[in-house]
Amino acid sequence: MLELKQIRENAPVVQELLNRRSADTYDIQQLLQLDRQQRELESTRTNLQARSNEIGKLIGKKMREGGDPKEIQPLKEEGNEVRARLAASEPEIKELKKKIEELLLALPNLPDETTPVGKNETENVEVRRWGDEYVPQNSHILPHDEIAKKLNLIDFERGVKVAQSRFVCLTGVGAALERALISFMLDRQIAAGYVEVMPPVLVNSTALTGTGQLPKFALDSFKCEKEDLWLTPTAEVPVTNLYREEILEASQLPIYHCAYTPCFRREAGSYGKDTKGIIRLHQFNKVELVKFVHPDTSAAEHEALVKDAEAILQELKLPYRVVELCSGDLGFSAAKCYDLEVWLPSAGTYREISSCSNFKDFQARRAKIRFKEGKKKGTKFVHTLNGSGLAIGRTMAAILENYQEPNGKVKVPEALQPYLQREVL
RNA sequence: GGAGAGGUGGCCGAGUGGUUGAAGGCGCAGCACUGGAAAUGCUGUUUGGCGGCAGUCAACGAGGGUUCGAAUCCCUCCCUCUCCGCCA
Repeated sequence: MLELKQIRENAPVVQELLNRRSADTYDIQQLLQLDRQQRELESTRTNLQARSNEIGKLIGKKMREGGDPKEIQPLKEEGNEVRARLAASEPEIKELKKKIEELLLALPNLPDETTPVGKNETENVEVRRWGDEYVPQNSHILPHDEIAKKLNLIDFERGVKVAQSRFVCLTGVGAALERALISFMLDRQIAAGYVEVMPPVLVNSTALTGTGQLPKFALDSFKCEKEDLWLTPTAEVPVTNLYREEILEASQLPIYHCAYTPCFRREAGSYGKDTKGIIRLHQFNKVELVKFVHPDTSAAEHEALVKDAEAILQELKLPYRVVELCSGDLGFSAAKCYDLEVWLPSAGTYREISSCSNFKDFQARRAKIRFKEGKKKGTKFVHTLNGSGLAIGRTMAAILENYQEPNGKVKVPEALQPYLQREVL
């Protein structure tokens, strides 16, 4: 959420930054108009309230002193009158506040000044590449889904049978590989200083609003019919919301968490895309990194977070590149974002395997995650960041292709061998 | 699912209509005392909106009602805890 004050005082700048997003158009004029109305009514209301309080105190005092009822009666009458005016103004103020809140929640974050300006993903900027030397020279690499079938790692048909399309069932070594990847990634990030958490994977709508999935993206998540609970689309939601409505002590920062969770997404609007394989499923596993940091350090923390995610790919010796998203491709809540894209030989392209975002105070403001600096009065919003470290299924896909031998076998990355207790799948 | 209890400041806990944003205690911070500390004493210690930074308004789970006035009375909802049942 953006700060209303900032919008009010820097309207042209805010509008210009919003325009850089280009996916949608956002007009802040209506918001500013409602804000003006609301503030005017509010100041009148405050004055009336003050008078009402005054009358109340006066009556109380007179009554305690055993005052004359005749003296009190006119005060009561004025009180009634003030009260009536107050009651009359309230619905409009409430309505305005509600509308303002709605508009505010629907506005995306402002792109960071350093985020490259661009219309869409074609204008994203490649920052660096790693691991060219690990790109397989084998020209007959089967797509990950085909090799997975051949090696009995994934049962696609039965996954669909028990759920629906875009669900799979991992089997045998396939399941073990998934589990090994989860453990490997968690262990690596725990060693780097992230504290593991295993949060609920059903989350309420307040939590989803806190991180920015609601209200705009309700159709992207699965919702329970009877409760106010949703299947979490990413561990970002439960983990970031762990500290919702809390005031932390500055000395507690930074807080680093890593979490393994299954993730559930409806993949609305992506019909026909990636229908084969395990690149785009309704349910997938992911290890997530989440940071809560002091605003002064968030840019540096962001770079460090990307490095932590990259380390997984490097240790697995998977070729990848780092892409900085341009303003037009930025997610709703992000101010700045790097995607890690892993090399998929069968497609001859890089595919997103991690997305590392700095949300600055956008989520913190929605979720009311604040901190206090010692004796200093007042609170500030923390900065939140997160990134996949990494998406497990896509990592498996990358391994199945990049580690494929001409004889059709798939080697196990060295870093994973201790976890899987084998060298070949 | 059945029965009961309860939601007040960082925590415990008082408060059942009138200077109560909230007693008291704990904790925490500052000062005093001390060679230093403990103990003790004093002072301070929620958050948000508006602001000419003097103030002022709001908030005692949430929403509504009664009243000149509600943490306190009434209604609705939510949540937590305990016991029983069921269950990984």
